Amino acid sequence: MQNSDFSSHLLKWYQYHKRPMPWRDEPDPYKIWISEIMLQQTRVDQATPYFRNFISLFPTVFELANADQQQVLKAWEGLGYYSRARNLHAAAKMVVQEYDGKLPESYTEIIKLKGIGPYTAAAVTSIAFNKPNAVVDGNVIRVLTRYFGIEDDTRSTKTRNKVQEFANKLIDYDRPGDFNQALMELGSEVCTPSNPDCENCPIQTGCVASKMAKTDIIPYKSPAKKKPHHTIGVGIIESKEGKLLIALRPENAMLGGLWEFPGGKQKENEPIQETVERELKEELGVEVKAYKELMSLKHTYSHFSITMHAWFCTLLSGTPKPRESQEVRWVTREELEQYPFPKANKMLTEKLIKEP
DNA sequence: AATACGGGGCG
DNA sequence: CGCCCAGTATT
Repeated sequence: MQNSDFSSHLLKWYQYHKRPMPWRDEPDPYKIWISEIMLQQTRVDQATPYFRNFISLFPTVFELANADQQQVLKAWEGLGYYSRARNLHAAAKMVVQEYDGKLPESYTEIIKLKGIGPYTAAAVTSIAFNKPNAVVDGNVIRVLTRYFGIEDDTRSTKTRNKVQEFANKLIDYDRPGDFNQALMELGSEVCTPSNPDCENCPIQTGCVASKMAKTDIIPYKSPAKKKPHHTIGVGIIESKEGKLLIALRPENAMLGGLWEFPGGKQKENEPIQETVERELKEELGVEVKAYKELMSLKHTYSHFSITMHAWFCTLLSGTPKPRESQEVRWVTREELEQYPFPKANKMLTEKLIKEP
């Protein structure tokens, strides 16, 4: 099968099977950019409502550049990998200041922007500017390792580079954006991780894995190491006026720029109430008494999991200081909705608002 | 080359 | 409950 056959079969299939997406068939490079950042490690269905809301709040790079970081993070709340939002915001300021509000059109320029790596640089320049740069994402890795019968560990950089070389050779120079999107669409709709639909695949005739019945062992991925589990205690301090204390996480930490109820890890053989009281002393410099549990919950982050116990606390002495956070603030239950919280803390705020 | 970095959906 | 997802930045 020639490259031109690969491309023509793929593009023909794409013409009939491409899913409508709110950023598709839009000539606006800004929207392509936003969509590609949101789609990093994120499914189309999950990103779509966020994309619509984000564009309505920040229709162009100028509104985004002029926005407060808190507004941007609120629009990202629940989507995860929050450094994407912080980097996107910083990059938008850069585009306005250094590029007159216009996204650079070359791979080597655009990849200098924060949050834009090899994948996104290729995606945006090919889709928005018709540049022949091949994308390599999880879908492309799966499709091409199967197609060419590459059995190497897809976790390694070497394998990823090998796939990139194949993609570079295959890319359609007339329609690079469609080619890239078609290959990814094929990966998510036909060449799926389990039970691929080879019978309806436009490039089945040339596919090694399909021919050799190896779609179940390609792509090969070395086992992931398992995530550690921690037990966390957090405190909800309520003032006499009924306000609750929340803290702003450090800028470059995990969940940076989001708010939370302060707390931390339980020590060996430590009662959970003591955990809460000790952590609030360390983080805020105050003496508190944890007197009643609000709720407990389990949550999984990217690289560890937690059981969180949230306790109502009485402030015994001291004034809360932001020792391990950027800022602390007293807010009403209603005001909680205005602040960006990560998922586990969002569970707490929702319960606090629903059941005061 | 290895690790940190969210959250949701699916078998 | 483990795996996967339109990856990037940092070390």
